[in-house]
Amino acid sequence: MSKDNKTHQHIVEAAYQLFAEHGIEKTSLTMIATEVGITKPAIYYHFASKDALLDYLFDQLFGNYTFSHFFTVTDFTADNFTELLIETGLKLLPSEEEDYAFLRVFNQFLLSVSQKEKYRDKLRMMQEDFLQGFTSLLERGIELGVVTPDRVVAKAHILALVVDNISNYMLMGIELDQRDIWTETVRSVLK
Amino acid sequence: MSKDNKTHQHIVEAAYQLFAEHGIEKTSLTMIATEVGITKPAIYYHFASKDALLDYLFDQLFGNYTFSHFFTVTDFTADNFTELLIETGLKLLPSEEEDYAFLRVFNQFLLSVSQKEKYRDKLRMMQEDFLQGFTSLLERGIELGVVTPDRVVAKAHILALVVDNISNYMLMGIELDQRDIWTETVRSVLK
Amino acid sequence: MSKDNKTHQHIVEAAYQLFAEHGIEKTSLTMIATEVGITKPAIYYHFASKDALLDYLFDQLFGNYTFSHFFTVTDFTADNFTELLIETGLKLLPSEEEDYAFLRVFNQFLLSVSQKEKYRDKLRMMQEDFLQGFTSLLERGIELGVVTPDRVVAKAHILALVVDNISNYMLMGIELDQRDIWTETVRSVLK
Amino acid sequence: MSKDNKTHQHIVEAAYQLFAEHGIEKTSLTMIATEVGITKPAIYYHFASKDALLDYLFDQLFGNYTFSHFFTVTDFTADNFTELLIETGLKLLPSEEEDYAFLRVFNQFLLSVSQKEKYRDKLRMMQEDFLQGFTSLLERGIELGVVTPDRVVAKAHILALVVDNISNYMLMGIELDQRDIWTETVRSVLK
DNA sequence: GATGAATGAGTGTTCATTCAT
DNA sequence: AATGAATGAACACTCATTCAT
Repeated sequence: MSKDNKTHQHIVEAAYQLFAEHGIEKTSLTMIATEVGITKPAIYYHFASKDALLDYLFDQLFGNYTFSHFFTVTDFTADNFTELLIETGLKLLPSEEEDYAFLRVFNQFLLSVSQKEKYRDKLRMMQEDFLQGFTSLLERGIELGVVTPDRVVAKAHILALVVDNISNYMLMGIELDQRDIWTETVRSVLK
Repeated sequence: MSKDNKTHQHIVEAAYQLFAEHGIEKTSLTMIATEVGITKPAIYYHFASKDALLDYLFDQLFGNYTFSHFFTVTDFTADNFTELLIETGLKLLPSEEEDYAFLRVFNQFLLSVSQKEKYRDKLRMMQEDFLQGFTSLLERGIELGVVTPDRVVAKAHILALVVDNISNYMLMGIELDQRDIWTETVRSVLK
Repeated sequence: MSKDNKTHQHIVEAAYQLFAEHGIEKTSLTMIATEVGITKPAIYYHFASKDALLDYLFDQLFGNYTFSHFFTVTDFTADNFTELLIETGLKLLPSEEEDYAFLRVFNQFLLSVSQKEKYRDKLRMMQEDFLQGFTSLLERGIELGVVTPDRVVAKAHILALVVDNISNYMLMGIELDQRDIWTETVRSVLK
Repeated sequence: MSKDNKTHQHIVEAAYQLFAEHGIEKTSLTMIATEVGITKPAIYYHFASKDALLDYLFDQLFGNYTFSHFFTVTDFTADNFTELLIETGLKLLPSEEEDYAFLRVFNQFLLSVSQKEKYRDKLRMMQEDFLQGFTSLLERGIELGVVTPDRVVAKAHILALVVDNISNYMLMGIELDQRDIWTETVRSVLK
């Protein structure tokens, strides 16, 4: 298949790395081509335009960045609810350099490109998916009797906002004790 | 003083509005000059470079965006602690179009420009100021006997992360019940 | 024979249609290849270059666009001279969409490509062939006694210039009563 | 005035010459800039785009290329009608190298650019102006009693088509006795 | 204080062409 | 007989910046 193509994937990876390092706007096709070791027009053989490359990268990166990709609601029981919530949440947080690159590009899309409605909409849907996911999870907690049945939405949103923003702060180079904060957030919210 | 100069301030304001609308990278000096009603080189009379204009705008915008500008720790008493924390926190959140412009530019700096160490450092210091501010405030709460004296730092960080991220989400066009979420955050954290 | 080849002819026809529609300069090999349903390099199997394709198309199109292809001088008699001249001349004028495509490409060659001496020469020879053809025809008219034997060349050239330019005007979308004009031209010239 | 500007006019003239020599499509801004002795972006100081330059040149060139610019109908009398028609018509024909450049650019617009509706429409109107102009002139001839009052439109069109096409043929390098042809056309048509 | 004129470096994009397979 | 992959050269256009006036 053409998508298995070496150069094709090479371009995507180079773009990804350069976007993380210099930002999307400041990464030119020349830079990408140089990084891959080809000439600029060669990129056009694989992608119709810079925008098409962006689209492809966006989908490949965030295609399965969904709440349900991390949280399997049915795994949660009365016994493991708090613990599992803490542990799974931590997986959303960056720990290795690789994660930071991902977050950097994510944030690049969030801002540099969010002027474009197309991405803006997709990104908003991703964030709303997490807001809704945490709400569903807490509702399950209520069924299981481990979450008090009041202010569910506000609680869910707190969880989503905290886990998301820890990443942003760490991205800025601010050292947070992410495990501590997340654990305390879960405990506070679940009472 | 030359800084009182009308055109000088005119340029800064036009830049601010255009940055909010189109992003920093996509706002050219031509656009700014046109908006102000002068020619491009005239900007160079007032600012040595586009970067210098950025610097000036940054300082003017965020110069007093500090924790202590919003929160006067000595105003907090045992009686008003929770209420005052809630009400003051809400002032940090966007309610009018004016606030959104501010946030948009703030975020533009946060990402489009945070590749430059200079801004990155300043922005990190601002965020750390709020993290530290909330910590000090909670410590005052402990003194006042209205906050339990454990996990203070984690609690403070939750407050900072939530209030900050509500803005981000609203900026993306996600409708959150900001009062509800912030109230619940304060209540959960203060027990 | 390789020239009977289906794809070969397919390419020529696609080129012809696209030249008529978009002009020669603005028709790329990619467009032609797409239209034919092959890939760009495949064209190079059939033609050494875009220029070679142009050459081939030129010859195929205009190979028998000669005066004698339309006018058989020996068919003209004293009795039918005027009528036959009128009727045959009308066949040179565009009446169907098909004719317009031909004229459009002809004109494309006439200008877009006439910077190249090769085509310029061939096109000039075609036009001179018609000038000469009409002259011969009028000379036959003199022999037959239906044309007055003075200013033959000028008269012949008037015929050639009018019949040729009616096409150009119609190509521009100017509606002319071609039959009327041509009939009047023939009558005026033959006295 | 800024339009008196040396460079501005320099650019227009260089463009004009290069369009005549190489065609509009094949003349790049780089070529024009080189010819003028400036850099490419300098052109953008004077013209918003290549299209804007084309527009300007078009208007400057053909702005007063109208029938009434050459023919003053009221000058025509019964005594001078034929002679004046012949002499004025000859002024429409190219005699010096300068005229050829004009015609070459005219034809470039006629074809290379007539894909663009804007120019197509203007050019058509110019041609229709001449068709109508000759018709008005012949009607005056009828009033004066020097033109027979039948088939006026066809006669007028013959005049327009011939005078126009003589130019085209000479442009192709075909040597025509333009005075002879035009004289004979006028005589034939006026009977 | 500000302008007209210009520049060097760069952008994304297109094109005819090549060549190994 | 045709393709996938790539290239060099070009193109229109934009930008921050400079400088004489």
